[in-house]
Amino acid sequence: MEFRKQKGIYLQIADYICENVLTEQWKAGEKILSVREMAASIEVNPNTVARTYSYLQDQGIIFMQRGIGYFVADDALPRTQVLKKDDFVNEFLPEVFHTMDVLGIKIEDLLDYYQHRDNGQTDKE
Amino acid sequence: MEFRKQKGIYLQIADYICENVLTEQWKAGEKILSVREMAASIEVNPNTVARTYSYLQDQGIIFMQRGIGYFVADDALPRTQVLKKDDFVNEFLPEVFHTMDVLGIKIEDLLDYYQHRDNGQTDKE
Amino acid sequence: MEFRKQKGIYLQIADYICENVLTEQWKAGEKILSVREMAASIEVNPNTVARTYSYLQDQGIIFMQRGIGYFVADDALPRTQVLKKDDFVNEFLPEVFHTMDVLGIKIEDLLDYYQHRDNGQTDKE
Amino acid sequence: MEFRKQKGIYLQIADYICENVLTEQWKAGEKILSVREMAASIEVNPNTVARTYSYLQDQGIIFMQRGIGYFVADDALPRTQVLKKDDFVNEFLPEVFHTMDVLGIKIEDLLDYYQHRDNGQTDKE
DNA sequence: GTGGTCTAGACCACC
DNA sequence: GTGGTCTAGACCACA
Repeated sequence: MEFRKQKGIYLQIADYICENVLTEQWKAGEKILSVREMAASIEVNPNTVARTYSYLQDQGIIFMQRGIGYFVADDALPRTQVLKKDDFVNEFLPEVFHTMDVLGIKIEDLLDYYQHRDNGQTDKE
Repeated sequence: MEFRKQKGIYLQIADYICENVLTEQWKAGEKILSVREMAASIEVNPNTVARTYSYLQDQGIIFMQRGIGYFVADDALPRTQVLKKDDFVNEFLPEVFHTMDVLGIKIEDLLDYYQHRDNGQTDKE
Repeated sequence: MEFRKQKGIYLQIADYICENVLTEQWKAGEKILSVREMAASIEVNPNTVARTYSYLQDQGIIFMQRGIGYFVADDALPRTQVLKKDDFVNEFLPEVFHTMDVLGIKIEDLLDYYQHRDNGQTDKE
Repeated sequence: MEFRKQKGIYLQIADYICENVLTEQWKAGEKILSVREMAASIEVNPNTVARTYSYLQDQGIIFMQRGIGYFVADDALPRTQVLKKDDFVNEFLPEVFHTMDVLGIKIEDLLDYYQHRDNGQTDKE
């Protein structure tokens, strides 16, 4: 049994950045914090942030301009959605469905909860 | 940004026990590990396990026989379902729905995934 | 023969607090001593007081405001009465009746004592 | 606030002896444990037991035969009843009645509990 | 052997 | 500052 288990910190930072992209708080073309600034602001070793940035650059979500800094890529939003949607559907949903089985929650119940949740964004148009 | 944040260890242990009850790997009336055995097996302080057991006893999921040990309660399964269903619906589902919004996943997509998942338990009866 | 036997200290502290609630020396909404203040004032380990407060919070007799402190709950008085009435009837009264038997005191004698005690609140209305 | 507070140990030993007299487990004329035996059996300093015996001898509940030991007095039972009845009525009952007031328990409730307690010794004849 | 309790001290999160 | 949690170690009662 593992307690303090968690995803690598660099992936958590990536999630944090993706969250900002997905919620459009960070938009295409915007400069993001430098490796050192980010590291200082979240109190993490700069190498860890560098790894995050490198990973996100691989994913085409941010890009680097040597000597200038990192920027949100033009198609960061759809790429991030694709990346995270994949995680969500393949890693996360199966767990959710399993939990529902174990707890005896039916898909109809879930629909119910969805339709009656606080922020009624369901049928807005 | 928080990296080390987590539920208390004693609640994680409770979750582990609940999982075993829910999946019926531990059945009503069965003796569970003693406080000290459990503590040794998961490498945690006995006091922490004692707190878990005390919490689960309050919830009516396990019961104690002084000088003998702890046992799975007769109605542990339904009680655990109720307990966890609550968590699931109030803590977990809202997050899921928020993530779906952000990722542009519609409830219909989710239904789709549900109906086409591996173990086709959807409409068996 | 046991000399040092007693209820757990944390329960004795709970009794002390309940007493203050029952006699309305502590009223609904009042802040009570912080865990550390109480611990210092009664010369007990803070963990022990924390356990007492946690227990009383479970009972709905006090409530916590994170970073602020603990307060007497709105319906502390009735809840305390219920809690203690239970103790009185199930734990205490049987002992009293047994003692009366052993001492040859009849229930009528007890009624007599009740009606002639100092503060004649018996039949005031 | 005092926790390990209690009556003097010598009085607790006296209570223990009185209990045995009242329940007629020890009868008039029987020899009781020697000071040293009693002290050893309850793991207490012999001086403490000596004080108890001296106190009970003053009350006429036990008597001593020099070089032989202590014995239960002939009229130990009634004397003990008187002694304890006094305590019960003057020390104990007022507390009980006060507690009942604070808890909102009426004398009629108490009669009820008395008549419905487990061992129906109420109207045996 | 079982669990229950208390202590001392540390660290963390929240306000 | 507040409370929450965990640890290590001790002691007690019950069986």
